[in-house]
Amino acid sequence: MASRKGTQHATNIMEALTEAARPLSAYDLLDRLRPTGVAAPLTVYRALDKLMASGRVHRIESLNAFVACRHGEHHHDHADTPPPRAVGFAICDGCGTVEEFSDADLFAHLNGCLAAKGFVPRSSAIEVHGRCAGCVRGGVAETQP
Amino acid sequence: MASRKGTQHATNIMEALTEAARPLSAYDLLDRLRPTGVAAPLTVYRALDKLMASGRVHRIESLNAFVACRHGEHHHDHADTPPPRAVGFAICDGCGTVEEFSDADLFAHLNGCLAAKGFVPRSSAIEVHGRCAGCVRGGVAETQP
DNA sequence: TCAGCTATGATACAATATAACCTTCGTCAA
DNA sequence: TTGACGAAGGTTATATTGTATCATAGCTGA
Ligand SMILES: [Zn+2]
Ligand SMILES: [Zn+2]
Ligand SMILES: [Zn+2]
Ligand SMILES: [Zn+2]
Repeated sequence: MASRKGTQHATNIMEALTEAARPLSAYDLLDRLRPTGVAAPLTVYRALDKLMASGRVHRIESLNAFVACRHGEHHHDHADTPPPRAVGFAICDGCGTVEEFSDADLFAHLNGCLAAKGFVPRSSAIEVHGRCAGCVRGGVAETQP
Repeated sequence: MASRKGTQHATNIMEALTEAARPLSAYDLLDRLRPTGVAAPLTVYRALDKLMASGRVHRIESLNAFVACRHGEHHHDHADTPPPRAVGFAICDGCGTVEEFSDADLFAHLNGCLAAKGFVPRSSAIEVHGRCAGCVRGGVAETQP
């Protein structure tokens, strides 16, 4: 069956991302999916596109990498109603972990700033690099970009 | 003098970015600097690194491209005091223009969200894609990624 | 059945970014 | 003066990330 493979790829990608618990690049994912028969980058990118459209995966622009959504609130099973992605990421440059957060006030404020210019937002990326609480306490130096 | 070339490259890059009035990729810049003798990507990236360190250029992560700062407030001539880069970008997917904005309340709020987790921020990227006022009025379709 | 549509796969390629190495030039002390 | 030293810049090659293109397979509806 044609569409069965696609959903299987998506499932495998979700598993890899969830297990990694940190951002993985498309090529990291390709390497992990190779044993399941995936050979081409495009296969990974196509599956990621669908997962992002349904809100189960987020792209971290500043890392060119992808994380599984930890949130669950903005998931949609119907692809015709894309999620707003009103969400931000705190990226630790010490240990590489990414924490997803969502703050209604923050996004209301952001939308206010944009509305004042007449700008109509469609998707936003809020990515803060720094050090997580654990790395600050432990004095871990920056090992990630 | 050794450093004269470097500053000349930086000056040329600033001119190209300012004139373009929209984001340019490193390779766009390389093409424009070729007549001045620049032949390698690394030259462009090194000059961009310095310009970003002094706050005169910002990188748009979601486009892998660079814009001249339109702001001026966070410039530093002394490279030992890097700017905070508390700044966001409204990126029009219709006409490709990027508008830089900075809102103290917004960043205070963001810092509050992060402080609640014990996260210590270092640099932030706020990039909103959508349509600028002009494109909304004109009904311009999305031609940019 | 059969033309049209979509999903997938395979190959090649484009675009973005960095590594490794070397030359040059300024600096400064012997 | 001069030679060691280090920072800056150039050259080449390569790594990483992302697409274009075309062929095929399988569904769908007339
Ligand atoms: Zn999420
Ligand atoms: Zn950490
Ligand atoms: Zn600026
Ligand atoms: Zn516009």
